Amino acid sequence: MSLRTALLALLTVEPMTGYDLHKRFDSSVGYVWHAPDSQIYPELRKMERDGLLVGKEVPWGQRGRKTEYHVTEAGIEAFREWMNGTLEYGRERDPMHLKAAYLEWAEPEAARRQLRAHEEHHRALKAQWEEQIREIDTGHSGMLNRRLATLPKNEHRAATAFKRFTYQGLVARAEQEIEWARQGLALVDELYGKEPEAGPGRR
Amino acid sequence: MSLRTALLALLTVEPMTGYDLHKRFDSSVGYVWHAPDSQIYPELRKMERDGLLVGKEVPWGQRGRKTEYHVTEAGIEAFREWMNGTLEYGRERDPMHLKAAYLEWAEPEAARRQLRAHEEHHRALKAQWEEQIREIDTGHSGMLNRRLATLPKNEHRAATAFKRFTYQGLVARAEQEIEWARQGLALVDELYGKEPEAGPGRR
DNA sequence: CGTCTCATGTAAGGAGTTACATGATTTA
DNA sequence: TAAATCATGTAACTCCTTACATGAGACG
Repeated sequence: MSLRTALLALLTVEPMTGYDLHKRFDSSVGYVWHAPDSQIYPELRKMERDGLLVGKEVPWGQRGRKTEYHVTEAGIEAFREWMNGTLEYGRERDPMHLKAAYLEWAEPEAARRQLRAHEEHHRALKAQWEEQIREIDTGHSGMLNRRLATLPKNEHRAATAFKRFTYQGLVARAEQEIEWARQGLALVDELYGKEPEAGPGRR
Repeated sequence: MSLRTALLALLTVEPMTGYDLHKRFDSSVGYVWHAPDSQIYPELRKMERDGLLVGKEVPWGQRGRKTEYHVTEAGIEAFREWMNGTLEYGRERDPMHLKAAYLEWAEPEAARRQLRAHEEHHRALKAQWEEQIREIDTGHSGMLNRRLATLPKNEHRAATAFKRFTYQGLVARAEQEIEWARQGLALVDELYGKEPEAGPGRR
């Protein structure tokens, strides 16, 4: 039921088509919430049936049509309600930590490969988040600017601060995961001995 | 398909019934991987069909019976294969950070409530993980001891170190989330002003 | 004798993934 | 005119959650 909330969040900023949303979920926003189009379109129709959205048919080119979804009052209300509630903390499902706990089953090289992949993954995420922060700080964040355009001036500070706060938390999380992976690599070296670097020219 | 792996991981340590597994998933292990019994029993039967497990009927009391699942050679092989592969990093789905990014929609008190819940949740997790580490360090970890009993002495060091490494990473993650929540609370105070403590005797 | 733990399920539905499918429009 | 982008789906499947259901054994 949270895809619904993610869709509401994005659509409160501006009306969009399913395709627009699909693109958002595929890029920046997609690292906080992902959804494939096969889930997006049906959910939008359901939300329209439930009165949270209205779809406006817009012509596109000569023959083409597209449906732009606008949030209704009921949609705003539902979103506000979600925002004023408290999240339930569901149970975890964390393959990497499950794997880490049994890492003695893996061959040393496989363990290294996994830990390096973990580090790389979180380095890439970190770069993403830092880019978002830079954009916020320099006023180049399209997402934030569109949001600010819907708000009175006196609320700009809060909206900006919360977005920055969010990304800053994600950066800190990524840094922690990178550090953990590095400790894991050091541990593998310590337990099984250091592998020679796979550099060129060294037999 | 990862519930399967979690089940294999637990069953490589010792044979268990569905009920035993269900209990594990409900307690300590459950914070890394959770599954309800309605998922466990069918999955065990599927794994038996696939040759990864064999269920041994064991009498229980006078009339009762229970099925104890043992990992087969094929099961060991499948687990080892998973351990030697590299995880795919699926897309995220992170309600709290989604919410944080739009926190200006929430009433200040609701924002505080959510952030405090986040902090509390991770404090509880942290306590859990630290307890696991203490048990490992003092030799009182049932999970680890049962695992070590299946291993030759020279592999004890690695198995112990990886378990410790796992929990230590989880502690660090929890600490980071706690810190982030506290920064969020400070931010709410800064944006909307501090709420008076809901203590007794004031006014 | 009651309550807690042990033991094992079914049924319904929602959420999410993967693959398949189609056609119009814009741009190089 | 070919390729990229825009636009919108269906179908099949797995995964996961929630609720419902039952009965035996152990312990006090």
